[in-house]
Amino acid sequence: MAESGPPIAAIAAALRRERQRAGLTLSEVARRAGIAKSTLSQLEAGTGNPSIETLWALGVALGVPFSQLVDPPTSQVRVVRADARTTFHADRADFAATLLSAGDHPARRDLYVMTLEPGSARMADPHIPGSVEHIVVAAGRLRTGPTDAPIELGTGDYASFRGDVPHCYEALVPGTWAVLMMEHH
Amino acid sequence: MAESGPPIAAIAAALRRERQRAGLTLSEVARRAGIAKSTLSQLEAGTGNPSIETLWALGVALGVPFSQLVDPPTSQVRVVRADARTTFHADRADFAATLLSAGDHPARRDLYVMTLEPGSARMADPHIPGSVEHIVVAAGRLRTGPTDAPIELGTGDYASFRGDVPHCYEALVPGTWAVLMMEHH
DNA sequence: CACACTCGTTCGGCTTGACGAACGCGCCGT
DNA sequence: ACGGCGCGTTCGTCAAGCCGAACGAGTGTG
Repeated sequence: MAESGPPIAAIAAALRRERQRAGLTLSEVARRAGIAKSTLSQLEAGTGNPSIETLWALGVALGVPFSQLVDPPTSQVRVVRADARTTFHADRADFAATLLSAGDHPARRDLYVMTLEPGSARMADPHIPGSVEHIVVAAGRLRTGPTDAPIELGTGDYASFRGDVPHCYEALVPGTWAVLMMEHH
Repeated sequence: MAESGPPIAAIAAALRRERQRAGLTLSEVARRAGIAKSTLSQLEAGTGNPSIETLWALGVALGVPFSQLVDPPTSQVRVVRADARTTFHADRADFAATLLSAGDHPARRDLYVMTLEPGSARMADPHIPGSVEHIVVAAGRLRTGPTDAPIELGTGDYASFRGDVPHCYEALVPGTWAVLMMEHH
């Protein structure tokens, strides 16, 4: 994929699209972002190369995540908010993990496939210090991450987080499964 | 996404961290990115406010998704959305690989998401001796393995093989994608 | 019709990011 | 010790981003 092209054109389009979607005027957005409207005008025209601070301010003003401005409109996966009902407990029939590959002796990394069905969240106790978990959702929707700050992932999404704090996994739709790499340092 | 302070300090830290993770020198990264090393030096020092083009070039040079550079480590969770991947190293239109996580310096392991469309097979040259590849097919069907002895994988199947011999990847149905872990010893 | 208002673009200036060159430092070989 | 080399920082210059102000276009109101 010839990605090398600077995403400025895509940013220009995204800025205008998001602004119009919010029903805001160019002047209003510039005012909220604290930048000159002339600057915003040029950016929407595709002229120029905004600085991080400028683009960040625009993202805040538009109420749009930063990454949504810089990424081409490939987006199909959406994050759906759901209630964060966390019930305690452990192994159930609606959860299964298969070890695919284990690391060499001073345990380095293990690769799993994990399948889950909607229901109560599975809570995991902290692992040894320094361990890190990497998850790619293959299908479905998964809420995972540290117990106090879980993240919702859709198909194709990736997340990594520390494994030495309490964390959880919870399927949000049937047929959810994910690839899990557990890393020990 | 937490929209507070300008993420410049976080970017500075991320740039330096990712650079030494890759075991690269400041000069080398600047050369690959096509920017002056003085610029990179100042960015890593937290002085300045890079333009989008500059930061994008650095993301490509470091092999790091763009969002990973701008997302402040608000939580310990790092997320790469399926619609927010920065893709590189693509020499064909029907193949794309995204680096999700890279190992520490004497390269240990890298985690990719790979998307393919049916067509001619993609041939991969041998990597450094001792490297091993692990693949889990998330959707579709994939023929992969050593060039002289490929195997077919269906959704959910897993395979690992040596990466230091010629090998190939070929999607058999549209919409095929897989999680790929590349391990170097 | 004139007026007041707003939207978005264009025009000088000031500020700042990006560059190349030179510098100090550490680390090899001879 | 002495050069030679590569790394990372600092300095001076130039281009470009950002800004405020002024400009034409469109609209509604007395």
